[in-house]
Amino acid sequence: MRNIRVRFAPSPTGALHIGGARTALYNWLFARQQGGKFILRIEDTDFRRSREDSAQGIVEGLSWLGLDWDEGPDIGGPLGPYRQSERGDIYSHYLQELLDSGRAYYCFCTPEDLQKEREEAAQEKRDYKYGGRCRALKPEEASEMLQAGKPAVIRLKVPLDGNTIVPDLIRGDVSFSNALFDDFIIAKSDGWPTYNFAVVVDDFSMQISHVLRAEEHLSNTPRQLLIYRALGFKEPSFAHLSMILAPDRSKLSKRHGAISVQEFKNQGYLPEALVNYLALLGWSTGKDIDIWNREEMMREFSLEHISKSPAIYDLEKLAWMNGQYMMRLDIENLMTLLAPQARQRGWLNEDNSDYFQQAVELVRNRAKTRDELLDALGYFFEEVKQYDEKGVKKHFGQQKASTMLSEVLEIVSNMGSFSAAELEEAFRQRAQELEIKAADLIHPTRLALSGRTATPGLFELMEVLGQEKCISRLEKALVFIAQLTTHGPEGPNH
RNA sequence: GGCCCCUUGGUCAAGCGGUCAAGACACCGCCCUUUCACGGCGGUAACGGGGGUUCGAGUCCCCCAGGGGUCACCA
Repeated sequence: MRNIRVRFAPSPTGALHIGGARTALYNWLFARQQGGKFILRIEDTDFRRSREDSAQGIVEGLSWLGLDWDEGPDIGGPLGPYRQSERGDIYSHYLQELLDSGRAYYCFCTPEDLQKEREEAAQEKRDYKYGGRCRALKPEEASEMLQAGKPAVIRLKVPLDGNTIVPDLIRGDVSFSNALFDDFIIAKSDGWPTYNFAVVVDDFSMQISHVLRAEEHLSNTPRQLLIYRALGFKEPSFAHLSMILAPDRSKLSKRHGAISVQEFKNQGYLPEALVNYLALLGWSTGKDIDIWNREEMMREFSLEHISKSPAIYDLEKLAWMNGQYMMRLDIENLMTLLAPQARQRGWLNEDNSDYFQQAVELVRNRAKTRDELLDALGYFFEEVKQYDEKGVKKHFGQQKASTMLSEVLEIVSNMGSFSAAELEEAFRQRAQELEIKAADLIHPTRLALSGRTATPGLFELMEVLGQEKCISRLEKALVFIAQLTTHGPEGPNH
């Protein structure tokens, strides 16, 4: 069995988006499972579009997801360089080989010439194909024009008939008629190769065994195969992954919200969750399990179970999955996840990490994302500025609300120690004495202490909050209710 | 427009000639319960359409429709 070598080869024109991330992930899983190598290569032959910092973004995205590579521009490797912009000599070498063997030729047609041909074709409702004018040029003529300094591109001589079959591991044999292709350009007039030529040379010289890439490349593959054959290169295996589509079934783009892994990172998603979600978007094991860790995925991964049809991503499911991972996270890592924002908001400092941690433990399994969790934490660190509107109507609106809170205030003020268990006992006992339901005391108290109607268990919450805060917030709520009766149902909130 | 790929519930997706067509997210009930989540139980919901092949088709073949991709001196 030959050595498995796969690559992820992004162009550095933007951030790492989830489609690219999934492609990288599948390559990574395949390499790791097979004991092969995962190679990162930057495709930056288009200098007008390439930007240094966006390659950086991709590298960071992959690292954050935990997809490590064995060879790449930053760490080198035996078959480098791993940046196309540094591989000019290699391309020139093979370009020359093709020229020498007569399988490629210089073309001096100007972009204007071609544009004209295109327009003519359009007028006659013909599909445009390069006419092949320069294909007939004699070598002497060509070198003369070259001498004269005329700009030239290099075109591949493609077979006029026959078929080119792409053996695809996911889709089976896909056949294309060669008559469809014209003598396409393999080197631009600046001397740099076009994409199709560069990938072929790179994949061959980096000894890539499997090209696992997005479906958008399928239509290009026959052209690449033609180049492999012209060069006499051994061909790798191909597998084309279906695309990830936006919820409206269109191609993913910025207008669809968060699509780069950087954005998910910034929103506080966990990399494990994103990896797990992406893995299952287009691949399945056939088993009824949704949560897979890296090792399990690695073990189970198989090209045969990759889906052929495009997948629409669903943020709800990602959020659910993130919640699953949040629940499994140990408290130290959870604290680390929360710390930056918490510090920024002044919720976490040198002396209150115990308090912070207690609050986190209470709310943690009520939130699916970091931001949700942060949101659920507010009243532990800030005074209650507003009471939930519906809650006010329901729990503060009635005449007895003051009475209830006064009772609670009395209980709370007289507590010796302030544990959840004791508080609960005191509440229930008092409720019994008053011949009311404990809930009648609990609901207004929750609203008074948190401003909300949905919180963790009230008694745990009180224990963490502490007696002092409980008393002051109860008093404040009593004042609020008093104002409510003076100001009418709208209340001082408005 | 030419060429290529794809088509099972709203979404992911199992299925690889014979199943009452799994499961998960979401949604809706119920249970647990001081609220909310978690958890448990149950429910609504799918083979794009039409022809074949076959005793039998979601599974095989053909046509149509729809969606996507690609046709650059971009990658």
